[in-house]
Amino acid sequence: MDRAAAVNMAHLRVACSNCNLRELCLPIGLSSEELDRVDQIVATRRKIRRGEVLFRAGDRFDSLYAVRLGFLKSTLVSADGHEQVTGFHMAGEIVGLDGISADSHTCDTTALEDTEVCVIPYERLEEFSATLPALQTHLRKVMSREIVREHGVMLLLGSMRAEERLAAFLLNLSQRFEARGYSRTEFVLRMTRAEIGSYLGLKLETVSRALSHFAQESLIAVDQKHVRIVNAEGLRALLGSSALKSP
Amino acid sequence: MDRAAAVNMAHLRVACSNCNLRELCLPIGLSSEELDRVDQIVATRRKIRRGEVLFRAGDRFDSLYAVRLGFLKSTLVSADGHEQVTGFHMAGEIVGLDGISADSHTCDTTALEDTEVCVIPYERLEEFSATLPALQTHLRKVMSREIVREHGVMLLLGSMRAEERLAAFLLNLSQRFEARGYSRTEFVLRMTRAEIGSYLGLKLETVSRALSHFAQESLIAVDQKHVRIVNAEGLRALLGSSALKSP
DNA sequence: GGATGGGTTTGATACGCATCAAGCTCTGGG
DNA sequence: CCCAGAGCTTGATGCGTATCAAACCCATCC
Repeated sequence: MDRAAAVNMAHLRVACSNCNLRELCLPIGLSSEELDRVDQIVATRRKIRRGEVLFRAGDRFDSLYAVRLGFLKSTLVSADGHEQVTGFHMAGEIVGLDGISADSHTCDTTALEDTEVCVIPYERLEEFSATLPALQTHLRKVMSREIVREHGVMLLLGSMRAEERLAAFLLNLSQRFEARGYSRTEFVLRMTRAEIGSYLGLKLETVSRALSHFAQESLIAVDQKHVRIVNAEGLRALLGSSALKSP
Repeated sequence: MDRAAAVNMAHLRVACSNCNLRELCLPIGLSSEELDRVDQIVATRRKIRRGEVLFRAGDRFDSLYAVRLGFLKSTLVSADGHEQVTGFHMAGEIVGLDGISADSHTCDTTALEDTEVCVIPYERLEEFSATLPALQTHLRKVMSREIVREHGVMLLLGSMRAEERLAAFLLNLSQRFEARGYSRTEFVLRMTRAEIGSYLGLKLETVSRALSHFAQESLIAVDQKHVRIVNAEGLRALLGSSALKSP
């Protein structure tokens, strides 16, 4: 085995115990001994280039994925061909949970930038979790958190006006970036206006107008995909005390 | 102990193994031996009268609940006081999954008619599941199914017009009633128009108008809360091939 | 370097649904 | 039995956002 190959192998060799996301990802709250055992489950990594698909609706479900770096979206396609974005995923998040339900995936998940995920074979996870109750517990928490997140999206889609939705979206991104050690005031939108719109139940023109309006009010500064939050408090104020009425 | 008390005790004595929902509920797919062990987890039942609350957002989470009979709604209240219905629950469904995430509930769950639930203490469930992998697996499936359901609601809220939403809602109810052995063509709406509207991101007037319109088109017959589906195929046709455009 | 196309912005117009309003129908309680 | 109140229906009007359209920006590729 030449050196290049060895380096590649080293790169593919996965170790949760050595991952800077371990405070955020699957092995959260495990002892170091338990961590070693999780390392045995998480066997390999997989790279997905921008635009490529991690899994599609209908694919057989056999693994969960932990995002190591990069950015993905999950989408559903309705009977009439409309594409609905159901979520955006960033480092430390677990994707593929929808597949557990019926052993096949129910949405497409696509990389919005070059992305790397840790592959977590589900059968192996099930075997191990019997003797690793902490992991078991944590997985259920991850799933429950996803349920709670989706409740929030339902509230957003069901009751907020366009600008409230966008403000909530920006604040949510901000908070997630901060949790990952990035700036909470300045970040790059990896998705298009159309994808934001789809997620928020709006058209891309409405998203664009709302962004322009926020910029005009000096709540944010926008330059293409680059966003800087100038007045977070002002954005938050849009949410709660909306004088506007909603559905 | 007099006879009346004995009857009461018998009534409270829970047995999944003897429940007519066992094909639908938590113990799905368990062997009869495993079923006996689940009976040890599910200790008691609880009755909730119409209008009463099973749990509130902020309540400490310590149990899941299996709906034995009756009908409930879960609601979220947004910063500006708007109430959003996030789900309706009927016999055989598990509620309270949102609480696992942070050991406290995140929504209110209220009975829409007199309801009875089986109380499933979560700690006990966790203990037992280590030695009952089938139960473990099933619980994850239940949670995953909830995630998938919510994806569907996001699609509905994000991309459908009012009448499409209502048609999807009626067909969904129809299918769930059928799965429980009730008529799929004739049922009673336990919730108000306002609650339907909240769930679907519409105002109650819009719900009422859409129902009237469906009735006028002979897709359904409505008499107050009583609904009969006359032309299910017609309702389904509203979903897929909508000539209308949407967000 | 110019062409090509995807993504974005901005404006004008249209339409779906919210809003406001009024009257009706049930239900439960005194 | 009638009253009060909650829930529902239906109509008239207006607002918010979709839709249509055109121009612009940027990246990529010949």
